[in-house]
Amino acid sequence: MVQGSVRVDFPQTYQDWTLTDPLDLFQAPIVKNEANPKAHIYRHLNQEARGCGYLVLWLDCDREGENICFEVIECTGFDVNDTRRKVFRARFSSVTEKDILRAMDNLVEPNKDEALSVDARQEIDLKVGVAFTRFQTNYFQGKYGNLDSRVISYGPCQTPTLGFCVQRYLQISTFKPEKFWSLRPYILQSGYELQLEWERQKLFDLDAATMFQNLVMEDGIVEVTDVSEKQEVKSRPPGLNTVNLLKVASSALGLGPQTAMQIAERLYTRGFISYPRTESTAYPSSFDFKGTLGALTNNPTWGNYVRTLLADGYHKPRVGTDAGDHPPITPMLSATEDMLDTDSWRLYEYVCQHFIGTLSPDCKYLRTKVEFSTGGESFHSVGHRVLAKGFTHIMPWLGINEKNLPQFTQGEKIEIATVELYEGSTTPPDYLSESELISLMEKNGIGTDASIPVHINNICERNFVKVQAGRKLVPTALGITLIRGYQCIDPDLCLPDIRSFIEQQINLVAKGQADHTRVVQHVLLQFRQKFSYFVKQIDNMDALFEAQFSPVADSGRALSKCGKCLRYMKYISSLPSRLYCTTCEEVYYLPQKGAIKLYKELTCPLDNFELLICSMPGPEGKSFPLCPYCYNSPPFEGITMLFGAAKIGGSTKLGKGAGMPCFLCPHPTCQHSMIAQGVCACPECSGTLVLDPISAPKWRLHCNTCNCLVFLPQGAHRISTTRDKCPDCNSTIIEVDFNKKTTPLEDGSTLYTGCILCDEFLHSLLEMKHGKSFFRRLSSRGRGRGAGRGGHRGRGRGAGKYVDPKMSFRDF
DNA sequence: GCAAGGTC
Repeated sequence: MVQGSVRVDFPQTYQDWTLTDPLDLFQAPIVKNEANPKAHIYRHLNQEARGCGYLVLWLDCDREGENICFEVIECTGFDVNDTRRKVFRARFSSVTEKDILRAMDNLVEPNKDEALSVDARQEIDLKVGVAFTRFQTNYFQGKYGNLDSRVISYGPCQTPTLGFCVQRYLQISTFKPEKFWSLRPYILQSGYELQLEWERQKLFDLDAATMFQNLVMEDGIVEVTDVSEKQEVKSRPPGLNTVNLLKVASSALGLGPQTAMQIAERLYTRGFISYPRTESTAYPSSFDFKGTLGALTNNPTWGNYVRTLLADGYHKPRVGTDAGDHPPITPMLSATEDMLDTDSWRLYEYVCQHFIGTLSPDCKYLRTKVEFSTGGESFHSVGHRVLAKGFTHIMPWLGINEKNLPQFTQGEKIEIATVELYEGSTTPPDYLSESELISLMEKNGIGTDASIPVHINNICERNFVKVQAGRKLVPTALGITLIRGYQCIDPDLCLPDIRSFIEQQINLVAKGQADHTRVVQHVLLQFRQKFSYFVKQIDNMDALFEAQFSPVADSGRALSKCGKCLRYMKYISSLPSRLYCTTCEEVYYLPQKGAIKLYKELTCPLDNFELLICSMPGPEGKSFPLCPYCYNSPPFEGITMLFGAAKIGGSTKLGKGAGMPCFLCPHPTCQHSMIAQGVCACPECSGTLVLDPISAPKWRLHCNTCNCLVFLPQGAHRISTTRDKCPDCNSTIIEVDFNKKTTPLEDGSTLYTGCILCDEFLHSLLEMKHGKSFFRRLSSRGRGRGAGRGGHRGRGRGAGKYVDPKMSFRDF
């Protein structure tokens, strides 16, 4: 319940990318914050612990769990050394009555070393990842215009993950096909034509292959040298763990790991399957197979099979591996296809099939091998005959392909019909499939069941790889260039060993064999040296970038004029989208979502930059003007609310792509400012409703802070704000110029002026819409909405000199 | 804007 509630990060002073040298991050302090301060988990646990004499910690019995134990101890105010208020740790391997009681009878102390090893990993991962990421991003993003990635990230898990994809790409691109030849004699036996397999398989020398062909053809007769039969077993699977579920989801169901996990989580929270994050393939000894199978007996899809299985006696599952975390993934409830959406059903179906498969008999088949000899060469033919389908009944795609061979007897001589000299060519491997990547990550200890999907998703989101049809991972130019860059500066940086190195170091801490602080210092020192070397050698990587990407100055298309040099600036639409002034060599970041275009060649009165219009996607996306210069450097003091910024405790911070559009600008006379375009307070938040200047003919107001949307009279020719205020509520009086043909005014006139809140006619034409909820106000005007607004619309900015009118639709 | 690990 408290897992993941604490987050480790750098203090505020290290958060500014431009002011912090990434090298300093290695020695920087780190802080632990509540990941979700609103949840008040710390306060809650603290209150719960008041007056308690014992603290018994029931968390996952792994290192992460041990680490969280100490987080809990800290917020509860307990102390492991206090003899009066004792702290205990419950160690359990499953959540069954027997196990819980046994854990309660055998309480132990929490393991500080294991907890510290997690602290160590967190600090190392944070510092190494963030230092490299910030440096790379700063260095390359400012230099090249078409990188098309918001952040050029580095991480000890994601980078080796990318490395696997690029390694395969390089194998493919450097592959040289080779011709080969193979002998394929055909014989007729009992009316069947049969192609014999050559013991040598293939030869890369045509002369040699031709020689063997001649020998066989000259002989013309094959002799059966041996006929053998052997019963083979294809084992039923062990229990299903996360990684195997993800591999099947990707390769057989076409669902990416991220999607598959989301679906699995929903199936879990809805009670259909057990906890979907587990490494274990072994069922706990206490597992209730009968009960779990029993739940499926009435299922229309598997009911019959399950009932037979229960009647005949199900098989003990294979041993599997017990990682000590959670039981394998199994069904919990019976579901039918109509209860779930398509993909949920397919995933659930697999979980059921796999579970039933683990309790089914093995598949048994007879393997017949016939060996032949001719012209001094050996050939063979293999046939399969299924004796018992076993689990392949319920998992048919794993079934044995039957191949019947005609009868042969040892010593039998058969005439050869033809001898084909097959000419083939070696082919490169295909791009790495997602399923293969998951296997490689698991094998190399990159990520965990829960984080593997995240790492794969990361390298996709950062535009390092693309998922192609059939869920193959194709690295992009950026991904390839990065890995080639590491390979030429310091190959360690992208090899999987980097993870195992960290893992092995923190293992020493966990086992109490090394001091936490010393290990962290030691590892960080090594990475700091690697980092310094990387920075020193970055020219080598840059040479690869230069060959692949265009400099920022050559990118993009002319869009709007710079206010300083009055020349056109280039618009770079690839992320992060920005304007670049070639003359001033300045970059102006833009909102990272939405379409950008020139706003009628209008200019900002403060700096003379041409204004742009940003239109957010979707029918309800707002559109608004912005000045590229003001957006990046708000011209007035005390602008705390920015557009497109991460919210941190009520206010926001400037980052790439976050800024001040005109609808947040307090300029007193500019016609585009919040002062001129603001109409009234937002009914939903503390923001201001501003006129969307290009929303014709679906005129609307949108809030400059939240996503509240109010539709004005539709189809009007023009709607604009005036300089007048409503004497009753101090909202801005708006002027509507209705369309001549559709005007609702009785006398057929088109011009109407009024307050959208107090004027009954205008108010009746409003529709309010925000988020998904929607309502229409029908009733009459209200009275006594708020006091005056001190002559200003908008609020809160400029050191609180504006009065909050607290006036809204809500208060009617 | 940044890592990897949890999780709902």
